[in-house]
Amino acid sequence: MTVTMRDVADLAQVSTMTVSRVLNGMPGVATETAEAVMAAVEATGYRKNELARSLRPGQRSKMIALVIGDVANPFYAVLAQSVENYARQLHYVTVIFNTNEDPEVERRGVNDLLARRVDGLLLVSSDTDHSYLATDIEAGTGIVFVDRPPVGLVADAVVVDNRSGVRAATTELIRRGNMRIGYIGDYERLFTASERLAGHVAALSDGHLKRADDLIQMGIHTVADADATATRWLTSDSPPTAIVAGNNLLATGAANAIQRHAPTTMLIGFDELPGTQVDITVGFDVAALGATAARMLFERLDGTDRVPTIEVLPTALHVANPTER
Amino acid sequence: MTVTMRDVADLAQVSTMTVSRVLNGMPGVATETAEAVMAAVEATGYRKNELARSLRPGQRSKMIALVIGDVANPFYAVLAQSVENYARQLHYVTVIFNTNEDPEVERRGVNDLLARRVDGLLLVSSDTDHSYLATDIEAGTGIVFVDRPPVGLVADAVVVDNRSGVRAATTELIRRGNMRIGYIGDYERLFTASERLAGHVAALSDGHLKRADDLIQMGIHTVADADATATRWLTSDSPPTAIVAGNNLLATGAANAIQRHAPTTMLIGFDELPGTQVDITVGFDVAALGATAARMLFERLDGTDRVPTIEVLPTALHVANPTER
DNA sequence: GTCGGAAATGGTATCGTTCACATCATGGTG
DNA sequence: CACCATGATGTGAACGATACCATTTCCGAC
Repeated sequence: MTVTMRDVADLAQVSTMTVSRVLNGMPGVATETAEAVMAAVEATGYRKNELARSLRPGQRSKMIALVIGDVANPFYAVLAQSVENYARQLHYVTVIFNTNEDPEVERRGVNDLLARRVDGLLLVSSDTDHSYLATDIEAGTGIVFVDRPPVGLVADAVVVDNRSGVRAATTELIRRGNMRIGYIGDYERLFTASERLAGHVAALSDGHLKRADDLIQMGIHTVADADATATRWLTSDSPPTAIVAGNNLLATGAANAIQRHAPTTMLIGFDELPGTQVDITVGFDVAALGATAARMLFERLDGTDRVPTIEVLPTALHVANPTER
Repeated sequence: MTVTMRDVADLAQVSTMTVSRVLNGMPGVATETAEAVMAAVEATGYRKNELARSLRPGQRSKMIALVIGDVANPFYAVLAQSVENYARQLHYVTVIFNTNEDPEVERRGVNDLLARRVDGLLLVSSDTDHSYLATDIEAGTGIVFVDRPPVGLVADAVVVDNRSGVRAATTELIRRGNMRIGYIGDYERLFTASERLAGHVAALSDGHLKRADDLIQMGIHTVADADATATRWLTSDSPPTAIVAGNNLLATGAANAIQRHAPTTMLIGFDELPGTQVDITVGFDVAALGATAARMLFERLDGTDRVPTIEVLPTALHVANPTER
């Protein structure tokens, strides 16, 4: 049914070895023999079986995988794009695997990808334990954690300076005179979520404001829930004058609530989402995050013997152009 | 270096066959033997090699690929999400491959994916000839074209009713009294672009308006270029009173130009992009597009002998809520 | 006590490719 | 004219997992 190298070899009246040589551009094949082989390839519609090739010892599959939470979120989309571009230039194929931020789906997916012998794995993990990957790192699979560092495992990672970013943002809010500041954050098990909260709390402390637990809501993961939380606050007796949203989706939800209930409330978002109007953004270079992670991965695959490192990328406050509101 | 089934078998004092049986949950293994095997798997850190498995004849790789133009475009992101969800439920892994709408990158990528023996391919193709895929369809690889039909090849496809959608939109503009309507479209080699233009031209004809070639600009592919085109029109002596944008990115560019130069100009977009303000959208169900394509693919893999079909999904005009502007 | 048969397990070939090595032809050189 | 270097090609054995078939074990039934 499927055309194999054997079929090509038979048609071209040579051995499979010669076909292999021609296909891989190896020296030591007469020009006319090579032509005959190419003709046979053409005639049979032969297509190389990369699976069989990868099976041989020491062979790379030339495939890396990027495990993310949700392609439909621009953060992940841009990340995927930058990783892919980097990998493509090295003639690697990038597999993107979606987990919906579900640790169980992630675990299954990662196992499956490793079973397919991807050469490397870039992981934006929702899981709370990564010790199961130790043997794979041992075996030479390149694994780099992106945006969230590994837990229970020593491995390469690239993250952004979440804590400082939010700390600066909340500090700026306080400087502008806000005394009641709401904070909406994601699942606290996520590194990014807990770090950002820590930054917020640190800024409150810096500014000698009391941490008001009724104005801190963690565990929010959707636009709708963020909207609901902000709505609850804004329609209460003592509404906050500013809200900090822990990620781009939460900012969108909060922005909707603010627009409906209290348009003058200040809003700070972490990362951006086109169409969401915030006053200040804690910005960072998502493409650089992806590129850095890819670079670390390929360095590792190239056999660097560097000790596992966590690189931290900076954040910067972007004050929205006032005319845009 | 890598742990193989042999290692597990040796440790558990059984044959590789028994290990295989345990791992695949096949009957005919004593409980304690199975436990010993599992313990050995645990101890060695063994991981199944899916490549070797897929090599055996008649085996599926349980991997499908989705080839798209740009993950960072929400249209593709939502498409990817719906395909992935569908595939995951059938225990298939989805590979997403990005082409940047470059036919050459696409060709290389598709060849590579087929070399990896993906079971199926969902293709949003930028290429203008797909005859090279004939042998693969023959060989049993499932191939479904998404959003753009195949050229020079008979194969399954799902597209949306581009022509009717734009025709209805432009007709609505004419009904509202617009006499000068600009049209900005993508590369004309793309099926979607030429179909949508045809819909626009048909509506002009329906409305007894002369087709003004100075108000039709094809070959625009970026936000910036769409902005430039719209700006040129809007700052000219006889600006259009309405603009139709051929896709979501072009609508964004046109919206920016309109906001700067002539805020009362009506704007119609095909598909949506969060944050872009249009008056009317030619909408369609992107998730349904992906799900339908996935369904067709898996039907094909299940051995359906149906003749290749092109399914057409409907579009609908969505008039934006006026209060949002 | 022996036999049949079911359950558990192992041996071996095989998938498509590549690697190390063997072989073969060719022709130039002493 | 014999020899060997060189280049072109073929041979056979892997890689890791699985399918088929063979073998072993063990227990109940006659």
